[in-house]
Amino acid sequence: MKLTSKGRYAVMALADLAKFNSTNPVSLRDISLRQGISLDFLEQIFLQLKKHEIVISIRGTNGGYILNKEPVDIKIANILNAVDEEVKTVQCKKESKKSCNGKTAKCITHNLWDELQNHINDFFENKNLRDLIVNNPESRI
Amino acid sequence: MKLTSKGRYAVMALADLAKFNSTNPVSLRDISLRQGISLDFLEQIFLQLKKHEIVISIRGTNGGYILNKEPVDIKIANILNAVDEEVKTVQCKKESKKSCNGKTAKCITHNLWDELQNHINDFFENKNLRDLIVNNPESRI
DNA sequence: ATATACTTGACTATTTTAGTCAAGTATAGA
DNA sequence: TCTATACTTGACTAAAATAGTCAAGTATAT
Repeated sequence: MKLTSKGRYAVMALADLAKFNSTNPVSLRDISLRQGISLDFLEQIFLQLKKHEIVISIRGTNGGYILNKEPVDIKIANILNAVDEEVKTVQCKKESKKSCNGKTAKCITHNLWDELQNHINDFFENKNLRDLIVNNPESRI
Repeated sequence: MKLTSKGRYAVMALADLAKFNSTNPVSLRDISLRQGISLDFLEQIFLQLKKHEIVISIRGTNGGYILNKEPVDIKIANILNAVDEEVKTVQCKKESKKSCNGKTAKCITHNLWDELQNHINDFFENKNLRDLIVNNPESRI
C-alpha cells in the first residue's frame, strides 16, 4: 500500500464520480475541471481503475465513466491498490521469513512496521466510497 | 510523519542501544556492525537524536551513546519525529482551513487523509522502546 | 462524417531518499 | 603529553520515485 498523490487523486475522482453518478456517464474532462487534476493524469489513473473493474468506460459523444459497483461496495483499499499496485513498505528485505523471529533489533522493527501496515490496511479496508459521501450531507448521491 | 528507512534505522539503532544499555556507552561502530547500517548514516541519525535529547553522547576512548531516558519513556513517535522532522502528508494544500468544510471531493479526501494521519500518529504515540524490547523474551534489558 | 471521448506507451523534470565524503574537534587512557 | 578512539558538521551525490506531459492513435454516437 503506497500513499501517493496518485492514490488521493483516484479517490477524489471516484468521490466526484459517485456524486454525479445518477444517470449519465461523467467525462474525465468534467472531473478534471471540477477537481483540478490534469486530464492526462486522470486518463492514466482511470485506465487502471477500469482494468480493476472499478469503473466502466462509455465511448463516443457524451461518453465517460460510470462506477461499476455501488459506492458501498467500493473499498478505499481497492482504489489505492488499483492505481499504486505495488504493496511496498519500508522493511527489512534481507531476512528470509524463517530467520526473522523478532529477536534482533532489525526484526523488532520489522514487526513494528508490519503491524503498522496492518493498521493502515484495516483503515482503508473498512472505508468505502459511500462512507465518504454520506459524511457530506449537502451532496447528492 | 514520514516513514522512511532513516526512521526505521533510528528505531533499530535505539532498540539495539536499549538492549546493551546497562552500564557502558555503546559506540556507533558496534551498532553499525550489529545492525548493518552505514556508520556515516548512523552519525547523521544520532546527531538528530542527540539534538532531540533522546540520547547522550560520551566522547573519548570507550565512548559512545547512551539513552537519555528510560526505554518506556521514549515513544516511537519521538524517534521518528527526531530524524524525519517535517510532518508531511499527501494532502490538499490549496485550500485554506476555513474554506475546507468537507463538501467537495477534494476536501472529502483531505479529511480521509487527515484521519489516517491521526491513526498512524496514535499508533506510534502509544508504542515505546520498552514495548519493542519486551516482546523479545530472550533479550536482556 | 466527424467531433467527442477513451487508449496506450513513451518520455521527463523535479524531488526525495539513502546514503558518501571530507575535514575536522574532543576526550580518555597510556 | 601523545594519540587512538570517538563524536561533529556540512557539503555533496547516484539512483529511484513522483507526478506528471506529450504524441499518436482507436472507437462510437449523432
